[in-house]
Amino acid sequence: MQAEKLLEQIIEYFGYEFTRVNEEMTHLEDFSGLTFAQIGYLETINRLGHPSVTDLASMLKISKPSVTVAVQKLCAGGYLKKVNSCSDKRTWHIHLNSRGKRFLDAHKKCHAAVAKTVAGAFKETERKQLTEMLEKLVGHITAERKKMEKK
Amino acid sequence: MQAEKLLEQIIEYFGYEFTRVNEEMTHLEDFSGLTFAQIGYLETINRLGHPSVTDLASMLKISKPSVTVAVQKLCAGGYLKKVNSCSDKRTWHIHLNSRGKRFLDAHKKCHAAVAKTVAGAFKETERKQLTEMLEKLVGHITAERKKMEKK
DNA sequence: ATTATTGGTTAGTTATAACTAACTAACGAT
DNA sequence: ATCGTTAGTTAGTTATAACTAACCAATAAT
Repeated sequence: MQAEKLLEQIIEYFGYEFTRVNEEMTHLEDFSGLTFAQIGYLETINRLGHPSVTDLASMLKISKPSVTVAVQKLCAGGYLKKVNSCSDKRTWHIHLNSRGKRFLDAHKKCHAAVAKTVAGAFKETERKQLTEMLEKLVGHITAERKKMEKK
Repeated sequence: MQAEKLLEQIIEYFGYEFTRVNEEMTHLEDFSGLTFAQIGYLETINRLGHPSVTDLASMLKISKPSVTVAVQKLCAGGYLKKVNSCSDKRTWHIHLNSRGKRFLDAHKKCHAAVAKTVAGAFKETERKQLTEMLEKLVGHITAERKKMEKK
């Protein structure tokens, strides 16, 4: 089979895995209040650093009032905090709070568990080759992603 | 870096890609009525073949009335059709209709486009090695997935 | 033959999360 | 100093999609 077809299968599987892990997380004892959409907010905020409401709205392509309300709920839950900008008192920078960080850590561990299982299936002798290949793959992926985000 | 860490990044990226493609599809001219959740239904139905309402409910872990309503809407949109079982007149088998198949084809093409871009970034000389590695990866992944589905 | 069970539906309720319109406060330009 | 713009919020509305309770019809069990 060609590399493209194989990658398609990998994309499909990891997409499915991604959904499953998110689903699992929403049922987790400690974070049971969080919905699927809220997880998306936390991840985007983590990726952007300390975005403003406007930054988040344009990145997620939703209206600012929607962001305001969503952020308010996550603040109330202790996942986020808002820090007033010193250069412009109108803008607020959204930060992950301790609980938000803890959630994302736990979330990452679920992905890591999947990665470990898959990687663990390779023999020791194949490991070096696998790592080399994956390094290139990740290189191309991050380049691709940066291109996408500029749009 | 180790293989696990690299895989984590790949999972994260493809998960993101997965979300983005779904998002894009919902804004597509031809299928603009479909929501994120409905795409999930179509994919699950495609994966299961011709599931009954009960099958779908247990696979998606939602109530049967919810499935009934969701399927009704997708039938009305021409994505699905219901076929009465001949062995048990109470049960209905849910089939993809022509429009549902067309949608999933288009959806798959989006994933394929991503796969092509990533694979295209490899040099011709690296292709053989990449393909071998991916074949093993897919092998482990499908084995892993089968284990999960039995649960 | 009657009763219990199973497959699916209908009706009514609830929560989530998006939207627009209208608003306040802060900033920037003239 | 005033006016237009920008950042964010509040209020009110809407659609989606889940839920339970109650139901019908077909099947299985006794």
